Amino acid sequence: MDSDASSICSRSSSPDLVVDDSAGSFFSNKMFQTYCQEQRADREASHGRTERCAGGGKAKSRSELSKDEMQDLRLKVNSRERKRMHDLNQAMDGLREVMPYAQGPSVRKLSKISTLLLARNYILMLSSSLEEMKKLVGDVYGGSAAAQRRSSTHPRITTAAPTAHLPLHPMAQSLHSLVGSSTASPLQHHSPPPAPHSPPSASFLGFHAPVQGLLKDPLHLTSSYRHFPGMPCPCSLCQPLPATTSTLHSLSMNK
DNA sequence: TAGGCCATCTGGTCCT
DNA sequence: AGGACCAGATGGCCTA
Repeated sequence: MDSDASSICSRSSSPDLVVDDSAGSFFSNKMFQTYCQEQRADREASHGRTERCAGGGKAKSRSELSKDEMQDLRLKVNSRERKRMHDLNQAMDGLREVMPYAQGPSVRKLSKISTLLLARNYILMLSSSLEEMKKLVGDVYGGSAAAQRRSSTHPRITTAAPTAHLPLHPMAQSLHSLVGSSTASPLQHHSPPPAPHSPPSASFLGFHAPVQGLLKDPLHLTSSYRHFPGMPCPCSLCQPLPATTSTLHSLSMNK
């Protein structure tokens, strides 16, 4: 192990602060990555030189490679793989940044599996919300048109009633008006108070008993169930997976 | 100390 | 042939 200079760049893709023991100083993730990239570039530059010297400009088959050349090749492959994984982690960080999840230096980073599961459920929730919004818009326009027709024949019936229920935030109303009758109290939360800045609950992420242990703390949520753009909530609408995607869920999660 | 998470190495496979 | 992708193995770090 550690045939490469990997110890230098260990955990380089972690966004946490990294302690450089030798220097006794702190590197931010970006600084540390830059540092690692410079180290790598130096190393690879020297590899390139040795390859050109050793190869003499003529390509060799792998069986013809000397021990040193094989090692250089191995280092190159390792370096590429490392870079690939760093890119993957960067993409994962990018995903974390757009997730409705508390972020900050005091917040534990979402694990990869949590990030993917949360992202998936977030997308499903947004899709569901979009569908409901479409339905609501259809109802409002269709309903008001019908009401206008009615009011022309029955002037005592006004069109004010539907709009009187419209709140400050249309999405919050549209979502909770749909589930309000089926939930005991929209302001009632699950029994354990949510720990601030903690990872989302397993049930919110969409997996169940076998992997409950993956995530111990509930999602940091506001004290009400009002929906806001980009912010999921644990109400009955957000919790269940849409029926049309449950099959996908079982397929993708039961690897 | 066990378990979770992660980075890295490594060999195999597939693709260009 | 070279590179990308993948999965298994390994060891380090952190937390309960």
